[in-house]
Amino acid sequence: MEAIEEAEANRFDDLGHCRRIMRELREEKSLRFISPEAAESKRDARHESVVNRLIAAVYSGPTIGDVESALTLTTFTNGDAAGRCSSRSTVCPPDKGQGKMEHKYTLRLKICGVGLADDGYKWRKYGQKSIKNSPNPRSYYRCSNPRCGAKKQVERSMEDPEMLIVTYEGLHLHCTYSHLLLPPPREDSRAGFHASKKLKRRSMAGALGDTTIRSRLPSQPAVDGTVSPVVEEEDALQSSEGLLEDVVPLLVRKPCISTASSYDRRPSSYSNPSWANSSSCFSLGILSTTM
DNA sequence: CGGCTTTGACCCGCGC
DNA sequence: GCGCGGGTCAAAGCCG
Repeated sequence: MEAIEEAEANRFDDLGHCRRIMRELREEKSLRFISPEAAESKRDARHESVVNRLIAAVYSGPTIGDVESALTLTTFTNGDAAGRCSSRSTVCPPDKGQGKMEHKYTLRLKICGVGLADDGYKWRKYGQKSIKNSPNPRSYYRCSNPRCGAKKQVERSMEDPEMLIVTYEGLHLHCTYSHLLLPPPREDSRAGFHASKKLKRRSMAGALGDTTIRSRLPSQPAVDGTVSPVVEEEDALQSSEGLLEDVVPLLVRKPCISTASSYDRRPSSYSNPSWANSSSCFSLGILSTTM
């Protein structure tokens, strides 16, 4: 009961926080357009901070309008995978005039250490395809929920093998599987079970990074020997998110792990090394857009 | 036995 | 019409 009230309180806090940041961002004219290259090169603290705040704001906000407006403010590039995604979306409008809105967006994720991020959902791989002019295959995932049409594609960037290009398509019609499947934070044994299972499967994952397989590893030092606090963020999100947050995966919702986060009070049962030092690993957020 | 990944085959849209 | 390439299907196999 208290957890629910706390989650609701966080939600309203997030809304206000989101709106404040969006106001600030409207004044941040230099961020009206961020190309992938530019974003990657923008290592200076100011832009990184603002971008991270934007993304954090997007996924804390409780309204789809907030999300969409944030996306509108952020994007829109012609970079490699993002460009492909965008151009395809332009050429092939979703649902052929049914008026149904499709959400499709591309993320570029820097692989950190041993793994990648989980986005809070459970994905099932249904295909892998080698792409022309690309040494890396593209993997196709579908949400494990049979009533959910969300899909994602994962491929490595040609320019930077450590960069993953993840294209999400469609909306989740349910809460994250983190809500449904993961054990309560204190039940470390089950978390360990999942982790060992994932680790086992990870060995089969092949060269392509698999965000599901490589996620939710047990507490494990990152490359720099630190343990990422990311899971605390995820736990926190599990308690506060709903359908609106499903628009965008968790990894984008909270890409920037701040030790000053309001979620810090949440207990942590496991650690996700993939987001260690995430502000540097998550080199660029949203590249594509809603349609 | 159920759920998952793998992988070759198939389908379909697009450009020539 | 044809070929190419991307996306999806589905059978087979693996694993707990």
